[in-house]
Amino acid sequence: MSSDRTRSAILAAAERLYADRGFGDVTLRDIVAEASVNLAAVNYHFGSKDELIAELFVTRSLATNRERLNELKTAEETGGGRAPIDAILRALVGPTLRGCLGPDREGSTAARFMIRASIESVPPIRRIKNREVDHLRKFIAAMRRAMPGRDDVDLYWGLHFALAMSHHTIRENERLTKLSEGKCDLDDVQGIIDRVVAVSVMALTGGATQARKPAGRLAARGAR
Amino acid sequence: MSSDRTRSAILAAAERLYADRGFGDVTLRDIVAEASVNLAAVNYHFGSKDELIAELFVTRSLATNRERLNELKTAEETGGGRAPIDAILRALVGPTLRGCLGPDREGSTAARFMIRASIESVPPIRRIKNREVDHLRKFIAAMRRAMPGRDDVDLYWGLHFALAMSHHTIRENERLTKLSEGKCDLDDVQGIIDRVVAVSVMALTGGATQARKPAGRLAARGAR
DNA sequence: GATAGTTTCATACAACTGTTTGAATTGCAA
DNA sequence: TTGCAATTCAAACAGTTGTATGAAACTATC
Repeated sequence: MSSDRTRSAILAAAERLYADRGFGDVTLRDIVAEASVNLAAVNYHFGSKDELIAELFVTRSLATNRERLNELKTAEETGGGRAPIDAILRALVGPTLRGCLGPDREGSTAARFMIRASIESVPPIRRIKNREVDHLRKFIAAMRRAMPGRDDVDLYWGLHFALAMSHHTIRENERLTKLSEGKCDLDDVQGIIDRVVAVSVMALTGGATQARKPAGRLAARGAR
Repeated sequence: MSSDRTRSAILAAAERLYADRGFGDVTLRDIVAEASVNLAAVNYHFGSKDELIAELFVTRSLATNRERLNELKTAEETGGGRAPIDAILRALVGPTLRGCLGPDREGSTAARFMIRASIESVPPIRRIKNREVDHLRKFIAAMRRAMPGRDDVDLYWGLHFALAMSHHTIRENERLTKLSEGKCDLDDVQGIIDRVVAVSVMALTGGATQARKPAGRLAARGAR
């Protein structure tokens, strides 16, 4: 209890440095200098560098997952145990996008850290992400309730594509800004969420009805 | 000219090791051991470790871009200078997906290397990827011809989402397999391309017609 | 076959990494 | 105040990293 100051100073300094410069070139010595604590304090309080990184990521990650499940629960209660598909998807991608994008994505350390964690894939973070599957299954279950009859495979792909658009927008937000010469407004988080959800809903309900012939007539044309 | 053997032995060994174990924990000493050449040979032939990685990535990357542009050209010629939107998207995501996925994605070194390069984001590779914007503009131009009238912002988002689904499928192919318990067939590349293209086309043509109100009625509901 | 240029090689370098150690200091309870 | 545990600290450790060096081996040209 007494040395919480050191512990949290390390956590704050590490998150800030990792957010700014990436995991690749931030050393423990950089962190302890920023936090004004002794080098050995990291191993004393966290055991190892990797465990420090893991704790940073787990904290933010759990918060996001909690938010997701809260929104899902709210949506299901509102719908009498059966949330509409767009609300489910909104609960899935909303918290992540709000957490990482938005006008203060340059200002919020947490946001920049999560973006960094999404771009660079360092072992301790990868380990944690691999446990995310169980969490996602809850959304698959909700989607199954929202769209009975729909082939599971389509649900998996729908969820996968929703996460794809969400994560890729976070990862490549700078490149999209550059490509579009600023025309795509990455500060309009609500608009982005709307877009991602709308496309995901179309992916789940639109054209591709059969599991075996996912693309229909349209996509059968074209090169090769 | 005489010592091409050493040069290409290094390239082959490096690609194989990076593909298998990632950029993080493969050292120059690992590479020269695998290639049975002297340690100094890397710096002699490539200048530095980063330049070796860059050369590996540039080679594969240029090949993919060439394929993309070829398919785009073919599609435009077939359509008399105006390729249909789905063919354009197919030219965009097809080569990448075919290059990284497919039944032999465990067998092909090049495929595994490109997957690795897509997951880990190491400085020399990031630098190259940042130059990709010019290449993408050609596809934006083609899309503009295919869908006159359509707001540029929608085109940017459409292209962005197409790349999102394509890259995320490559990056997370193992997780999707795990989540879906094998029900999503990552070996069926053509089926995946069809799905990605179909959803991208819907994103570009479906519901979201106005630039200002991208999500339409449907997405306006839901949590928050 | 001597020469000049290229390529290979063993070795050293210099810097940096996360982690450990054991002593000093602090804070709190008796 | 004494005693004990928790915390901090400076220092060193042990290992690894990419790169540089200068001599040796090779290759092709004249």
